[in-house]
Amino acid sequence: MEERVLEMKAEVLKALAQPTRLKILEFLRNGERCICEIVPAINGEQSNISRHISLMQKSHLVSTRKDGVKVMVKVKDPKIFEILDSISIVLKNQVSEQSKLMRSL
Amino acid sequence: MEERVLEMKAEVLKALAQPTRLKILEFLRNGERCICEIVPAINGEQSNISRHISLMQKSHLVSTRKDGVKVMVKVKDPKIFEILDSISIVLKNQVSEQSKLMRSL
DNA sequence: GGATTATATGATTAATGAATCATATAATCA
DNA sequence: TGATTATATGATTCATTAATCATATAATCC
Repeated sequence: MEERVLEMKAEVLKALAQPTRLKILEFLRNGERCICEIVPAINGEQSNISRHISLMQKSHLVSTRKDGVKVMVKVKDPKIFEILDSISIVLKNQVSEQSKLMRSL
Repeated sequence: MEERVLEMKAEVLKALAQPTRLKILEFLRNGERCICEIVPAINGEQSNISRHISLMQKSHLVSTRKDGVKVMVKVKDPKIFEILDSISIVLKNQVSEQSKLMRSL
């Protein structure tokens, strides 16, 4: 695979690979939300959340639009949630592997 | 979602989110390979590849076994490849969005 | 046992990332 | 216009990461 494509893939993955950002994305599963809703919902610092959202925007994970004073955020591609769900499955598989090992003691 | 689960998800994603590691994983699509094959295949520094593989092992993405002097590496869960493919699709969607914008100029 | 091959690891450097505080900007409303 | 609300951003600090060189370990073969 092309070096540039790998870098782009890594960039998308990196944008996903952070707990606060995952928390924001999970909150956005129910659709578009205002930053002013996100901040209290995930119990974060306003400036920190703002930076995480602008990072995800640069990585094309989310898009924003102004609505008066507010900034509305939404996940651009629902496939992102499929990826998050796949990660959950991988984690579950890892844990069940662990359990299997434990049972064989 | 639980804070700890989010951290675990982020950890898996972080282990994926690096070009050299993606290159290694792509090379492992065809099955188990020896590190001595990986190094020339992806044209990397031996010590660097070694570190990346041990990182992916700690994140449970790959497993290794000794075969004489060699260390054989394989991807533990094929679902990993599904995730990489989903990322490709997300990237393609991003690009086609871009093209759509360009055409409307 | 000594040479060879394969891998791992300590130490270092340079880059990047996340969080925080203080402050700036920008839109709305009274 | 001045106050309020929502968001963004500069500066700073601390932690993490990737890469590299040199060297160590470990298995195999002669």
